Amino acid sequence: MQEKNTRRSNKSRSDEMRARLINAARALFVEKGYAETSTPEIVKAAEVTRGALYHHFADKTDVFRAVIHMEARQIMESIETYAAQEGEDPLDAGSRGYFRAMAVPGRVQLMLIDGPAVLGVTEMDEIVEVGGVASLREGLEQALPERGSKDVAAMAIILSAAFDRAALEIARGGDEDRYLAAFRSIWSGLTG
Amino acid sequence: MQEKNTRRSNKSRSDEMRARLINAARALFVEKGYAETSTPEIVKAAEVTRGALYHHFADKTDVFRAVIHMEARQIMESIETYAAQEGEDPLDAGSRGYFRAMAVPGRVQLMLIDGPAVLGVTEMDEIVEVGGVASLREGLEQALPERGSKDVAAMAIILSAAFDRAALEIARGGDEDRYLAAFRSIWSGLTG
DNA sequence: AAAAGATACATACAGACTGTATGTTAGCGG
DNA sequence: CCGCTAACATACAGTCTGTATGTATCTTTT
Repeated sequence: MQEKNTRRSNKSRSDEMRARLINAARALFVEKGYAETSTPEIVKAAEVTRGALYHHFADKTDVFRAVIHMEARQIMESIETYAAQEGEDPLDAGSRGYFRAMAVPGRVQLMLIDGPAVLGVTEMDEIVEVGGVASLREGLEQALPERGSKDVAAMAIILSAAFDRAALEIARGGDEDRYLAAFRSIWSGLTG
Repeated sequence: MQEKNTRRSNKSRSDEMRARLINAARALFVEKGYAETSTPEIVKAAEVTRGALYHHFADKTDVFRAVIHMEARQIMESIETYAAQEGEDPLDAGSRGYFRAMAVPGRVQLMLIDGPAVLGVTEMDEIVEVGGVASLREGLEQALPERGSKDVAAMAIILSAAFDRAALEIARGGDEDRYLAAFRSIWSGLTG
């Protein structure tokens, strides 16, 4: 009864506040898109004031940036949690893991549609670079040792974009197996 | 000297006004992005008032829509003007024609970055559908007659996304020949 | 060809939003 | 226990969007 629940460390206050704002913002960005979401709406959903938001974030795009970083972390976690099922082909495992990670509601909208427009392609690439095209490039380098590294890098970039688009289509209701099969065809054509 | 140059038909007035607004808007959308461009800026650049803009367009996104439609028409014209050089492989010709069309300054930003965010992927797909994935799907259907049409459609979608990304990289200064080679590898792997 | 109506704008306004400046309260180091 | 700073809250200035309303210029009808 006498818990003095107002007594908390600054760090825990900040962390919780940031989390509240980021979660509220994510939900609204997904529901209405970045442009149609206002900061008054965000703070209302988080049940705080705009002062809190502008204390923790430089501006509205900075809130979006935080949402994207969180999303990117969760995608990486999801992928490495999935890992390969026993006896599954590594390409299939990787593809399915990525599609599954991107199937979380709103993720495609945030990462593939609004992200590039709000933060720019360059920054989005930096954020997802490590888990995204990098692992694909490594796989290609192993499978195609005769190709130059520049050529492999270009191939990884366009294949990564193809994976992104497949994830988008699957999130829209497209048939995952069909896209999986398409990538298997491409891959075996390249390596076979 | 007595030309009464104020005497013009309504249609020509409208057409010229729309063109002025669309051109001014395109330049600003490319320079600053859609979100950072305001309607006061657009009408100032076009040397008219906001009344004219809101007479011809429902809202700001409708101006953007008009810019995108114009851009899509020009892309199709550019592609069919290019056609195939004598003796060039049809895939190379098609790829190069597309890359060249998308190399016009600002085009990648409008069609691949801002377009999907402002108008949505669905509407963008409808706008560019005919010239975009449709021709690619036809080519694939001819090259891979044993595949089902659903599978071919999925393949066309992801390859189209790969072409888009390649166009983006080339517009950023990437090496066109390298991406051309990558698509040749993929294509020969699929059809060979 | 003159009235009647529609079209093509221009101007004025209401509401909302962004970012900043300025307060106030609560933790924290010495 | 005291100055300092972090974590907010409140108030404000400037700008933007979309609409409502006014006016001039065609266009159509009789």
